[in-house]
Amino acid sequence: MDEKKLTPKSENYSEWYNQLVQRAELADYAPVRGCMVVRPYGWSLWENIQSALDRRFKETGHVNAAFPLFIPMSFLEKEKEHVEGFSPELAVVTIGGGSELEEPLIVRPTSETIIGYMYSKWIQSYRDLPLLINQWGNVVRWEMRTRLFLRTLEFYWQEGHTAHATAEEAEDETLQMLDIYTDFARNEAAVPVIPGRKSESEKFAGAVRSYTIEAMMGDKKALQSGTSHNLGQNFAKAFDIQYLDENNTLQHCWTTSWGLSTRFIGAIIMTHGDDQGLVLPPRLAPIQIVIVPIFRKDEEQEKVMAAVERVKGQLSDFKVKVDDRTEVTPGFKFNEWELRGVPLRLEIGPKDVAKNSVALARRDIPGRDGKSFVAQEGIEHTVADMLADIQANLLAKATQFRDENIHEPATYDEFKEIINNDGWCFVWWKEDALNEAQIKDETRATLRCIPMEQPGGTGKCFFSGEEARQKAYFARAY
RNA sequence: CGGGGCGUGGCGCAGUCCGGCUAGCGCGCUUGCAUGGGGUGUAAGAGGCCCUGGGUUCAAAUCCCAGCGCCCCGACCA
Repeated sequence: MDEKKLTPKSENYSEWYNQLVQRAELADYAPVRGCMVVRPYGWSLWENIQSALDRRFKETGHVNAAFPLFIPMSFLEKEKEHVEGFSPELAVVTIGGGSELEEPLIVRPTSETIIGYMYSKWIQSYRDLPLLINQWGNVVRWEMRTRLFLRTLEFYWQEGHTAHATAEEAEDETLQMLDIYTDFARNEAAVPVIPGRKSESEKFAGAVRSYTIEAMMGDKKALQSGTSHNLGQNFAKAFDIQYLDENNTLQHCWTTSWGLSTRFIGAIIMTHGDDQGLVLPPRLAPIQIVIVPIFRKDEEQEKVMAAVERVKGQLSDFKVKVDDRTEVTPGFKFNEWELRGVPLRLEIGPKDVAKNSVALARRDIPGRDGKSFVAQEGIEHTVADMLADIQANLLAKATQFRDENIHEPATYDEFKEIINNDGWCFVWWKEDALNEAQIKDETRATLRCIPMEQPGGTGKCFFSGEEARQKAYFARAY
């Protein structure tokens, strides 16, 4: 880790990713295998993700609450598919306070069961519906192979859990939250995700239907970046979540759940990052602008720092950091803040003091091309425009990259070729779990989603040759 | 769970095959001086149960046995 430069993406993508996460001080390995410490810079990014999402949740009528970490083992067993899906990856507590527990507790892998249990107590009438609760928390899934942010034993996320009177309302909620994730990803994180439906075999254990936002990473692998599930009445029946309707008839509720995790930080890293390091979208960046003062002599320092303070004052609407360390050179700071993905760098030196100017360097355009010299006067407007431009440019670049790497093979042979080299396949698909399993087996590509946006009409399934009414994305995934 | 790699100052490694002097190197860290518009130079310092346990030997970082841990690649997953 003493090398100055990161391993280039093209040389070893996962090495690039690991080095970047650690050197940008987003996260570090914990003493327990598969666990991570989210460092202050990474957590600050997560906090910005949280507030962008939380605002959207609140705007659509959701409220936050907190449910316990421990769940009685028996709860999980009440929903058949759910327990089958999660059993292999549970952490189980059998001893508490020094003595064996009567019933083992599981550390929540997700909270449908315990929230379902509580909902059954809280919901009695149609007047109690809909119930729209979100929780920010952590969960534990005992994964075989782990990677910082992308898959760790413990991760942080939000999980929304709602209960509704009708199937239609539940489906509307599920789709609404998918839209919120899509909007968040595109407009806050500049990650051009594709919203769609999961196939039967890829859906959440216990769901009727699962929806997902899928993103293409810099190595063209897909990353499921958020999910929204229509749980039908599965959990309502397992946990007796019932209400009396207007006609005094007892009905089971229709429930949903939806989640987005710290994995999304991985999506941001692998969507925008380059060989210099992290590139953060301005709207989520913990530091939007870093100011690097440049001077040699004491009298220069005084004048430069005065200008720095003045300019900083003009930028009070932004998240600004002044890097006033004297023990490292400006060049060192340039590289360090680029590694850490700060969208905009502002340099102020003696020449700028003389000319009332500053040097601006934008992170999304490396080298000289991204540098410009602008007046100190009105800098707040210059900077606002440039940050907006960076935000837009990141989305445009990522969208272009994604689209360039989506292909539409007509045959399975072409499909295999593309999966091996060039990214994603967008194909006519006649849903069939066995065929899907065979494709996965032979190519390691999975059905990422059946997108909401469809061309319409029908086509010939690339695999079975049967008539298909929809197109689907296939790709190798994280 | 299969395959591979690796445990030596904070970090990255050399030394291990073929046992032997005071365990080296780079980075980082501390202090001084110079430097400062793209990873500064220089000088002096600080810092080691060589993963753990056992064995072989006059002598073990090095050989043998056992264990633990981490990382990477696959099967499974937000």
